[in-house]
Amino acid sequence: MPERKDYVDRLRKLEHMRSVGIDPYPHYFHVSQDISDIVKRENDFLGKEVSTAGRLMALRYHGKVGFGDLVMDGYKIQIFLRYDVLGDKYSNFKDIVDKGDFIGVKGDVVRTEKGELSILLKDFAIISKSLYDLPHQWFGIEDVETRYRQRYLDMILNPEIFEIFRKRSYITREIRNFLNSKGFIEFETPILQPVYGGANAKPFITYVNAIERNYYLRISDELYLKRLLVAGYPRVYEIGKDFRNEDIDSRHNPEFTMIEIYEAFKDYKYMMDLTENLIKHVAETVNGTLKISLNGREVDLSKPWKRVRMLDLLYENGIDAKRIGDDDIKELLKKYEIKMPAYVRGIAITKLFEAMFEESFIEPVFVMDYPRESTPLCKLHRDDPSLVERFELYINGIEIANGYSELNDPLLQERFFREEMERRTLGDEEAQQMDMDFIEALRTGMPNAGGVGIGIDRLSMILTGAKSIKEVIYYPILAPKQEK
RNA sequence: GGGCCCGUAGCUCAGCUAGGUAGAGCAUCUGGCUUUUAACCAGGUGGCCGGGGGUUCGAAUCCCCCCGGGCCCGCCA
Repeated sequence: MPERKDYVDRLRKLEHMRSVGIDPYPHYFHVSQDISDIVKRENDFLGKEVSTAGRLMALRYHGKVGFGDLVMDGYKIQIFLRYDVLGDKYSNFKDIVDKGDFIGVKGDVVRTEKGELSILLKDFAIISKSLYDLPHQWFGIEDVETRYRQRYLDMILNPEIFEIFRKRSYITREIRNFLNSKGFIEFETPILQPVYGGANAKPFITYVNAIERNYYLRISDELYLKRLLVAGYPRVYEIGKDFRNEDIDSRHNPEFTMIEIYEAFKDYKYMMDLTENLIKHVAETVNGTLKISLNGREVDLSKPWKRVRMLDLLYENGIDAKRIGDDDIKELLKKYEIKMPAYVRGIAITKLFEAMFEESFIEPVFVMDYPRESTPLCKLHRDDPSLVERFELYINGIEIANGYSELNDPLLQERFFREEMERRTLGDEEAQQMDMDFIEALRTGMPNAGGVGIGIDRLSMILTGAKSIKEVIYYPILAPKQEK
């Protein structure tokens, strides 16, 4: 397979540089100011000499003058080359510098006749020679596969993508700031687990050589974080990757980032407040506003978020979940094309509810008080033991968060795990596993607590306006490219 | 898992319906140009038309299989 022509051309240029004593990959260049500093505080720098560096994204020669765009950290400044200033260095520049190279420049900050803030070059140095032509700047990269496989190209050429990932980093920073200021501490619990749990999902299986046993990549942090409540920490959280061996679409990536938060002596109502305040804090600090645009619709997060009981909403739409017969439920499941490996009334009602309403929750809504069987890890509802104190937060039609009053009764927990195991024997691959180590922890005593998990990728989608989860994941999973 | 669509130069795309020597713009290379910013002008290089197999005198084009990607549905309690 022949090498790309641009690569061959640049290699030749590289050899030429080396032959005249220029290192295309030197060890150091002194930067007195970042490009962003100069752009943001131009009045401080106008007329002064600076040395700065970035990737050269454009070059426009006009005989004995030239202009280029130097870019770093999402900021751009023009460089201005004059033969009458640079002398021989002018043609050196033309000989060895290409679009795409990282270069360092030294010169005075000036304005050109057209008013463009520029650095009038006195000297320059190659920092890193680029051996490929970058894709066309104006058209950018639109091929989705190239964008995901070579995300750095996507980021170089599509500034909005560069900003999405900067914002994503700010989102996790602000989550930490918010929680740390309230006395939470962050933990790192095991990713490799002998027994997986905390959610209903198919796991990834791996093998630990030293132990000669199969282990699982965690599907949730929950059962280990709760052990920290047993240990006596009142406020704990973890931000990390979970892994679920399921299908991939615009809302699901097999590895995704979750935060789980637990606070002792609280309940699910408190956790709804915490969740709402946390997301409002993040939106305001990261976006500078509580207004977001979802599906072209302006949504104001500052209004108090609605809280609805699942059964109330069903009742208002003609389904009395307390009284409806199982045959009628099965009829509705068929109508909404919901398949279940094993019919369980509470789970059926939950699925029905999601099928009927999920997509309609554009503005933030907390759905609360789920049927008992919808999760084995939640405390029974204090007023109705057929329900649990669970909530889910929906924004823009997708589930963003899931929280409970955490079950801390070891006897009930053991019973609920056994029910899950029965469901597994009936063919539900996503039923949870019995975790006796966790039961023993509960027997030792766990304070009552509120907990919530928030999908960071999905929250990032909401706050950046991304339409697919792949747009907020640096390297979304793709099949390996076949060798040609 | 089901349906629909896509893959042609470094990038963005045309050509395919109706088979007849692979095209454009940009990038790159050469030359010109002392205030441009998608710079401009002139000329040149560049492709196993995702891969394999058919049909045909002849395939980017028609047929089959495979690979990769996208969207929708299912699944994700």
